[in-house]
Amino acid sequence: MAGRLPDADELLTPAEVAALFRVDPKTVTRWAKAGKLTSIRTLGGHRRYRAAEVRALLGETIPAPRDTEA
Amino acid sequence: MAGRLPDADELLTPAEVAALFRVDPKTVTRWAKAGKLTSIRTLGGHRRYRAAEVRALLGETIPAPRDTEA
DNA sequence: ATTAATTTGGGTAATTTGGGCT
DNA sequence: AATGTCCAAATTACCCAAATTA
Repeated sequence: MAGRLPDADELLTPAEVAALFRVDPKTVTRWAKAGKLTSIRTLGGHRRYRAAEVRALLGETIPAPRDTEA
Repeated sequence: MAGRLPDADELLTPAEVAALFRVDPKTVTRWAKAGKLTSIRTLGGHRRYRAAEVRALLGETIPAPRDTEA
């Protein structure tokens, strides 16, 4: 069977978020520093991200205007 | 570490899509703007494309030899 | 072949991203 | 595996010319 679905408030590691966006983990860290992505800190100082937030952002596709209009 | 995430679907970079279609990355961007191709944005504004969609389009890309001229 | 419309690529500047190293 | 910093590559958006299509 396939992998489990992430629960609403499940946390994702930087590598997981990076894989979903197809970017480098380093880039995800930049987003967190820039305040574009909410990050929770582990006691060791590493970041974790909210699965729900990430999925919401990934869902933001640019809808396609399908028209041959002038 | 947490369980594996269900890889929603693989994403491709503009350069990768461009290489597959043998066009300039800029042209792929244009397709996205025109709504011909679904695009997902990184938080920095860069585009990512769904591999499945690209593959489907490439599969359809078998243009008939339109050689109606004498 | 000529025209007209659309698509694609070249060039630039500003931002984002990735690679190497710590 | 993740962080932080430096620097090169990629991507973005813009406008305009060349190529392609009808």
